[in-house]
Amino acid sequence: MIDVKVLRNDPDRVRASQRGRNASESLVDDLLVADQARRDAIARFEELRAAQKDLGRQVAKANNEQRAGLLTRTKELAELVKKADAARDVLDRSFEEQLKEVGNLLGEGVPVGGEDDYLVLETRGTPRDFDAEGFRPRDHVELGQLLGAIDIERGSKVSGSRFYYLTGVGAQLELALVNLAMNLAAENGFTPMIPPALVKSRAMEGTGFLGQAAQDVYRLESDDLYLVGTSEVPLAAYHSDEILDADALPLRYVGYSPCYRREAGSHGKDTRGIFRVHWFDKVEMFVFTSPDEAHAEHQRLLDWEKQFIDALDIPYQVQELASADLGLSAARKYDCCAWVPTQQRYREITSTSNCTEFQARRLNIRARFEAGIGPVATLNGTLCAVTRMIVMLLENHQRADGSVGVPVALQPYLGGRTELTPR
RNA sequence: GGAGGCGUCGCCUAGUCCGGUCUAUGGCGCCCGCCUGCUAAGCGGGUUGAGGGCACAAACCCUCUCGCGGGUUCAAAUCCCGCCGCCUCCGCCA
Repeated sequence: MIDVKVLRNDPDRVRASQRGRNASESLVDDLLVADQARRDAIARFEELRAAQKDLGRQVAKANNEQRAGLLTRTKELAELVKKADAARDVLDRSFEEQLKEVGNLLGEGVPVGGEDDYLVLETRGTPRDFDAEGFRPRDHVELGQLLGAIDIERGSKVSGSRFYYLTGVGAQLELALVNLAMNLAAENGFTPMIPPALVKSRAMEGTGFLGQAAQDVYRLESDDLYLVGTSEVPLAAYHSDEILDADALPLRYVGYSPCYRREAGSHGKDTRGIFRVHWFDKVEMFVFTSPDEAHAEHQRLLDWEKQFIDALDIPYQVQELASADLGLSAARKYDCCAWVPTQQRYREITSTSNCTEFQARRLNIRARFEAGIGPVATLNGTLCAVTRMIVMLLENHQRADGSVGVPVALQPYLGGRTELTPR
């Protein structure tokens, strides 16, 4: 959630940062009114409670005759305290609820607008010219079949649409990619983590996934647990309710976990293949750092993502997303979008967000800084979303005969194999 | 799933049976000061966290905080109910 002080002192800034997001501007005015009401109620309660405690002390010291007289007064007071407590509770809760609907403050210079209003920061590599090479590229579904790497038909037989099996070399490809990604991160000082993919609502809510994104989340009703859509959730919640040592920051973690997404809002979109699926595995970076360092760390996360994609020799674009695409938590977000030859366009393959103190406030993650105890900043970034990376690898490195070249960096992880060949 | 035990301010711990100066005891650690060739020891003081009074800092004050949430009561660490976590044993299981 956002800082209440910013709301009080600079409501215009809060209003501005909701533009493009789904919250209306009147929400801010309602919030200010609710905040004042809540504070008044708290003051009333505290005043009464102090009086009650004081009388209670007198009762404790009094002898039996004095006690009877004091008790009638303190009984009345107890009634008042009870009422004030209830009033305070109601106002406090409704304020918190409203506050949680407000998205994070935008980072400076973030473009305001919808999903088409992103800025292209950089283009790396060159898409292949298949016309010049004299053949028509196959899409990943076809290649996956030829190589015996992806079985979509049986995926849907067993689990339904948007499910798949990775088979044979496809399964090996996942393990190779994951190992390469985990090693790269570990070399850069990240602690490797395999986190739980089922979490309580606190973790889900704290990371901002139960707001506008709730319809995309799987929930296990009978156990009140949620399937995470990204290991960002368990990694963020890892330090919830903790006070971290400021000297130990940044804390960098890299998690490997399955990701589950209902894709409720995307019926009919990307229905072919494994580009958009209900389940995939992902290697995700997550960092806890000081608010002052967050922006610089965000650039580093983007650099690590770029290194990984570079290593796999895939052409891509770096985009800075506009406000509407930031979700609740992010103050700024960069996507790396890789070239998909059969779609003739760049598609998202990684995404890195600077959530500043937004998630840390909700999850109560603080550190002892020189200026005092305060929330840390959290950041996340994809290193390797396995299914999408497989799509990109197959399509970009394919040859006319249906074989696929293995990028040099990945070869050691595939037993030295330099190419994948049709069965 | 069954039975039992436990959860107190960084760590350990007293208090819980029998509700009231608990406004939470003591030790360790840590911080400040004194003493001191240096270090250690010793002595004195401080040390849960959050929110607010309050626009910044200090001081002071108030509320909340004894795993979490309810309840009883004028009053709850203490009594009652529910939940969570940890430990031991049993059952089941990869």
